[in-house]
Amino acid sequence: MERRNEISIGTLANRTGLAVSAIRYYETQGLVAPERNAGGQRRFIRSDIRRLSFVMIAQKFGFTLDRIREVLGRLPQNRTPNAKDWTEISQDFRAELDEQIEALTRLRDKLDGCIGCGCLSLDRCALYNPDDVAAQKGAGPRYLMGDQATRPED
Amino acid sequence: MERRNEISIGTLANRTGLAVSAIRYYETQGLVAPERNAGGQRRFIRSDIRRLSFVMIAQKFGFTLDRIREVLGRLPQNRTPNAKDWTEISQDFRAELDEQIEALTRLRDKLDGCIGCGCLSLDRCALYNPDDVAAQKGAGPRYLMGDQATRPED
DNA sequence: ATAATTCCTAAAGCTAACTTTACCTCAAGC
DNA sequence: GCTTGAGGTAAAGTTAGCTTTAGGAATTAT
Repeated sequence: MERRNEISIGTLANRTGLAVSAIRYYETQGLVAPERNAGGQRRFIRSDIRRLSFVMIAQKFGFTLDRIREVLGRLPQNRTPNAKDWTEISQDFRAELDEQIEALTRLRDKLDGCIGCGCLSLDRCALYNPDDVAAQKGAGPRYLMGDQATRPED
Repeated sequence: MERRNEISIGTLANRTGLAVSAIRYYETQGLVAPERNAGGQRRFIRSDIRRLSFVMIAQKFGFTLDRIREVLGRLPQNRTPNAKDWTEISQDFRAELDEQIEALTRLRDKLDGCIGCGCLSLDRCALYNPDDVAAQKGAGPRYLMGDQATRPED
């Protein structure tokens, strides 16, 4: 039986639209920390619905699970987060989002300059400056361009 | 020996800043198609420097290699692409970029509404509408939120 | 009481975009 | 002419974010 304020993983999955396997995965990543009942099954609490909803929204914005875990860490540990708590972390969030949008916009404007000059070659091209759009994902080092450029005519 | 307009993979790597292994990988993905010399070594042409530069820039903007391959397909096959060719595909590119920025901005505005109401729960929340920020990457289905939501008080 | 669900864990698989490793060949320098 | 560096291939490894599979155990429904 599901007691008031205790929900099973299946119910949580239905309420959030997440797959059960995704929720289990999120637990391994420290995004939720359900208790267990006598039989070893996960027992979530109702506020976990909002917590996972936040995770999903944050992902839409392009944040990684690592980053989301950090942000969630700012919620109070000793009590169930209330609306004000969520509002606060959403605001921090918004600031980061604004930066992302600006970085992308700056990059676009540089592209405009390059469309004008038709360059798209190494040297001189503003697009080769690495100081934009932080999030490099995937494995391995990403080499930044422009450093060994020599012959501008290619 | 490296004849005028024929360059080795190592030279190309130096000129673009890419790793040799990355260039080989790009070949498997159909982003460059070097010829081979008698000994079986790849011989690129100078315009491949610009081609790969374009790939790197496009990646900065968040395009996938698949998408980049499509765009590169619009370049003329029968001759070396000139500045005008590059300008044209850069412009298409810019249009997509604009859309991305707008989608992100719309999403941010929705977040503003949600900061106001402090909701962040299923139902009613504008953030749960799936019609934004196209690029879902990674494997498997991504479940879209909001469909089974029932109890708004969580 | 028994069948049908739901849940559990551990391990392997998948995609993107590469890198690393292992092992072999070609090309350049002295 | 031989050593060394640059190149080549194929296969496996890496990260993120999950899903799938396999094989049990706990719940729920009848």
